[in-house]
Amino acid sequence: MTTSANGRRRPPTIHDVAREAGVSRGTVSRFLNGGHYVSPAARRAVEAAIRKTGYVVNRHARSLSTGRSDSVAFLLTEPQEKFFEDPNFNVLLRGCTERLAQHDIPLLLMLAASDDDRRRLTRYITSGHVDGVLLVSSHSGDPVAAELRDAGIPLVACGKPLGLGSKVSYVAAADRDGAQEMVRHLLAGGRRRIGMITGPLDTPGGTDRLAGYRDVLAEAGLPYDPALVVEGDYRRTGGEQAARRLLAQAPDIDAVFVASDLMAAGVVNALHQSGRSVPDDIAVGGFDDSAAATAVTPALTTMRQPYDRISAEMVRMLLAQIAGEDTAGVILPTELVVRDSA
Amino acid sequence: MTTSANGRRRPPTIHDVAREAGVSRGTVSRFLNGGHYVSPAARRAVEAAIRKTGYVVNRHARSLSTGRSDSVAFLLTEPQEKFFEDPNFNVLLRGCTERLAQHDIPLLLMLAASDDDRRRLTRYITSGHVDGVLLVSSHSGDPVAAELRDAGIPLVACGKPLGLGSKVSYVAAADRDGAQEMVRHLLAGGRRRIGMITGPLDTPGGTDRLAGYRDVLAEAGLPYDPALVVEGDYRRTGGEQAARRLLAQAPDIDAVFVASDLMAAGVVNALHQSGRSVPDDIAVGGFDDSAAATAVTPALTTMRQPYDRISAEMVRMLLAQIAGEDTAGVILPTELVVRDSA
DNA sequence: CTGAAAGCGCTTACAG
DNA sequence: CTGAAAGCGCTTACAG
Repeated sequence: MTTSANGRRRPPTIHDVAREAGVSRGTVSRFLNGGHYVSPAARRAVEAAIRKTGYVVNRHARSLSTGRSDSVAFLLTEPQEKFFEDPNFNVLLRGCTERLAQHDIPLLLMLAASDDDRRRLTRYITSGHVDGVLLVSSHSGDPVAAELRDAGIPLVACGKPLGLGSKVSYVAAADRDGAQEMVRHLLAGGRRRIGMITGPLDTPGGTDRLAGYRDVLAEAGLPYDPALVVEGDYRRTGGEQAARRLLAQAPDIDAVFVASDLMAAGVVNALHQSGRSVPDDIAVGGFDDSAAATAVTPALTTMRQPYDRISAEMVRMLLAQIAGEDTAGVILPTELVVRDSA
Repeated sequence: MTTSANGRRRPPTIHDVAREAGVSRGTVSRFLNGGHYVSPAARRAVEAAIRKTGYVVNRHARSLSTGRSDSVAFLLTEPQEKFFEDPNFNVLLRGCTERLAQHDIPLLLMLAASDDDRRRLTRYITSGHVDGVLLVSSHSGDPVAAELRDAGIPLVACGKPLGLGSKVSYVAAADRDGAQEMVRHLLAGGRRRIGMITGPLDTPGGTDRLAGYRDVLAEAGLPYDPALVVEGDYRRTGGEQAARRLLAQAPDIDAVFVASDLMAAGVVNALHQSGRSVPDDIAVGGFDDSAAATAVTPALTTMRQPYDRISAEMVRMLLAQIAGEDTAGVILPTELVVRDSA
């Protein structure tokens, strides 16, 4: 801090640094922006001056000049309870925050609960106050992805945005492969009457995991019985309700593949209440390997989604887009984690 | 969008609006900033021009000029799992986001997991890139509150920051009163051997709720038995462990007051595993009325923390501070919510 | 490698 | 009530 004429503290500017270092402001700026075309002597003088003055760049001024904001939005466009209830979300948010921190880029979390929010935030984003957007919004029919893409905003979605083809970059887990592996695991455990509780069928995780389930039934020569499949909503209570419906429709099941750990936790609850034991009477396989998997008894056998890699890829791709590169879709493998429930 | 000489789209500026409206840029700016000293005719012309051009203010330019950023940080300085696991956090974050949205102020969520993060973020904040901070960090010994206060950053904490006296504005629930009410409720239900699982005793919620528990025991003429009190960590698994310890130390308890719903959910789990029924053998009273209260069976009787009001007050006070006013501490009442567990 | 200067898009006294 | 102008703190061709 330096003290101005009126005695008020004022953060040091590039001008103070330049004066202190005995160079021009241009030289200080060049030092700040990569140090190209700065002589060793000038560099040392500027470094010392920065230390002495405690200079920190004013990002508003920089942004005004460069047209970039050096910040990124993490935009959620679903009812918020859903995200907050789901431990996956936290892991993803944290991963992205950490990766961006490595580039000294702050992450602006934006919650678009209502259509009103959505409009305000879209306007905010498209008016250039953010360099790019990490989008978490799996449902089809959500206009945000298309709007942002049309406005030319760098954008990476978590999960393939349905209905946008390959127009929007995304990072997703190998849902279908993962579902196959889980169902094969249930079969390998001797189960034959395997039910499934899916995610919402207007999401890729909803349809793809169901497809994987059907793949393996066919592979094993087992018939596909619609009474064994109930649609869920990725929520804990939704899992409970779906399990009760499933039990009513098919009381003879010996296993259930549930499309998310959070729902699976609800399923285990419902099964216990119906007097079934897990895994003895009914094996339960989850998906995610989120915190929900180990918070329930018995701990869930599940498919691990590589959220660390997902967030790392999302950030990498977004930064690449901001730098002007083209990016596409990335699919990352899942991994079977065997615990007690199946 | 207007098109510049080189054919690239460029967002309209105040200059475009002024030209379109036939007034000076100063007049447009005055219109934008409250409309004082703008004639009705000029106002109408500017409004029309803004509509026609699709003008949106460039916040970087505004901030550079005003020295304000018109954004606010929501800063978390604890291990993140804790926050994300706890539904209270989500409610608080959402409430603050919504309140700030009413003022068109975006909320920057900042997660300070490591000391390194903490330093980087403190520097970021103190260099003026944010007008104020909503701080969630209950533990004493956390240097962030003091650092920000010393730097003169507007600051409102959620919960009273221990060790800072009344130097930092905060919003808190009436922890002690709430604890008293819960313990009275347990007594009214005929319980006499009431255990307690506290929050961390270096947090105000930890010590104050314990104090309320002791108040009511004394009031009822019951002895205070240290064997009935176990310290928890506000986490679900911590609640389970604490319950097992409590059961080992005092197998004859007929009730437990647990300082958070999330811990209480773990407690119910542990009690069930030990063969106790809730509430028949042991009544369980929680605190928060968070989502955890109804996600467990039996649903928790608990003390509702008014998170909507808490977030509203935090935002109100922060904006007041930013406007140059002084604010102090605010304590909001809690409310008994009777469900099935006690 | 370096400095002088224009420019980014606003706001805000100032003079009228 | 209004316009002309300075200034916020940077970056970046440009000329040297």
